[in-house]
Amino acid sequence: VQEIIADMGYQPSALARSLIQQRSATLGVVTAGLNYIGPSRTLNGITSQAEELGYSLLLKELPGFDVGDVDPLLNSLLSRQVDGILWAVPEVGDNRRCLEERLPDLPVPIVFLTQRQRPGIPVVTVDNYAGGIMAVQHLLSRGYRKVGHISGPLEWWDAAQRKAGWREALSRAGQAAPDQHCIEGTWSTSSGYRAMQQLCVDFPDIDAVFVANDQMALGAMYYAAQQGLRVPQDLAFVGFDSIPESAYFSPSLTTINPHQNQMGSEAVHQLVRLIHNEEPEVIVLDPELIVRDSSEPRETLM
Amino acid sequence: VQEIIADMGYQPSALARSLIQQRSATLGVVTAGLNYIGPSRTLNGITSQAEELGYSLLLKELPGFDVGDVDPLLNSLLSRQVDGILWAVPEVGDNRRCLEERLPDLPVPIVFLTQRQRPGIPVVTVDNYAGGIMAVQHLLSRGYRKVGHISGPLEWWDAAQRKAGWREALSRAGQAAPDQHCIEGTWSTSSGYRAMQQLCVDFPDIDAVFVANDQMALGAMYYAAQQGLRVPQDLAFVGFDSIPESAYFSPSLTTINPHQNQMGSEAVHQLVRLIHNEEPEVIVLDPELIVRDSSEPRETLM
DNA sequence: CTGAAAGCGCTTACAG
DNA sequence: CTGAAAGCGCTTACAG
Repeated sequence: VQEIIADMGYQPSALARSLIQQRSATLGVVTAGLNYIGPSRTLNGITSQAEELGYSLLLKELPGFDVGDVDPLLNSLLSRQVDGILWAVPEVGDNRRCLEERLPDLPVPIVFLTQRQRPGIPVVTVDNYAGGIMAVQHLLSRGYRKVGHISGPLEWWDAAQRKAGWREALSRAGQAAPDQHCIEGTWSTSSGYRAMQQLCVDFPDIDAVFVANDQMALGAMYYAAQQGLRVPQDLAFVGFDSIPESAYFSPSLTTINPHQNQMGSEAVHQLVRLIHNEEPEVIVLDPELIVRDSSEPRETLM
Repeated sequence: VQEIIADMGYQPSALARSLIQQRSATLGVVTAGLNYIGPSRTLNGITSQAEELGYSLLLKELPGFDVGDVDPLLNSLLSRQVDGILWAVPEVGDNRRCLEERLPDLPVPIVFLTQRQRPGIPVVTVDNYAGGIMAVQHLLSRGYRKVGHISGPLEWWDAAQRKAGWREALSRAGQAAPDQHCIEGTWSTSSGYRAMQQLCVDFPDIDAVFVANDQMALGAMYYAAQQGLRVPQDLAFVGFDSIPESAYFSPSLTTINPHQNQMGSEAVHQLVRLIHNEEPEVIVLDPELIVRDSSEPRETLM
């Protein structure tokens, strides 16, 4: 009898099983901005880790970063009996506020990625603030003294943190970090180009720039090249994200690797722990400095 | 009574409903290589379009491109009552073979993305072959005469098609396209660098290169710059993919936009049509040439 | 140890 | 038009 069943290609309905068992071996993933490198890499880490642990993924992408009414979204996931939720939406403005009231009576665990730490809420995050400090301290240690900043959109928590890191590192070195030494970009290469143009006006004796992502750094270096500035002799650069291309920029770009991929997989682990009623751990990943030609020591260049 | 129900935050179980209705408003998506730009963009198009049409997505990422045994994968999707399946796995080697036998008795429609057209199988694809021809004809029309090629891994159908386009365009112009004028890369920037190095040895009087993606083009141009070759005076370039950064390469890169995003959304449309028992359409998207500085007309440079 | 019954939370067709 | 019953395909607890 069993053989015949197998031969017929019979497969049990996971749906009926989930209905009975009140669990589905499925995780809900809420994401936004998959066209950006960060969220896309994070999703990458999530998918491979979930696959490995035997969980299916129900994927929801928000149309933008304003979450609006989360109820339909959450209900759609919950009504499909997900065992837990990964909130992989960049924190922009106060787009997490709307979740706050649903949080207490959520029937399944939820893990937040890339977000502000808050008491009692499981978060897996990368330390953008430390990354900013790291980038600027590197430039200072290489002998640069006038370090400007091109930030991401400051509504983004990540961008604000990287900028705060820039300011903190300068302050520790006894330097001021006035607002006109920081220009806000949009993450795009073209915005980096425009920001660099502005920065040259607002901060004429600038000798180094910490740029909040590699793509803007590319645009900024493009502008520098157009102006006949030599990198790093006249202007040094440190980026952020460590996209593979940055090793082949002209010159190759010093950058910070935030390990977003790993953040995704850690978040899946964390969520599965919570599903099994284990204690949450606070997971803060350390970014890593990758030194290349765009920030060569100043002395050797003289 | 209704009010109380609403106040209690009651939500119907989509699971039970699916079980009854034999449909779930959920599409299964099988993908692989999300760290590559193409598959990632395609997924992007899929998510936004699915959201728009009111479908949820069940996402599966293969660990590699060798599909292996598809049965567990398909069963996992089918047992969750997906209404249809999107096969967004790049065609590498004969990794679609294993699907062939399951195809006839699949209880739900399936749409293939980025794949070889085959009779009777609904496919949404971008014309890589036409893109290759377009790239090389552009270089020829700009006065370049010795056009080499850096291909992607030739196991990939897309890479093989782009190379075939290169060969065809040369042949139409009455030129030979010997194999030593084409070096195979891996899609990565570093492989583009190495391929360019090799190409300079194997094809010393080369004056232009069609590179199968923008990232390898970046590596190739990096090598050219290191060798003191001027782009495009000594060596012109055309890339493929149109990543946003390519507008800011030094010099800005002429490239082909394959509209992978749109491919994803078209595929969702197609699948939904099939679910509603409408006739499949053959959808082949035309790539678009984007002209920039790396392929300026040769005459104006002399 | 095996087998029939009850129930997960819905929808649909049918009786009153 | 309203309301109780049957059933989607499973699993689990219980009787034999």
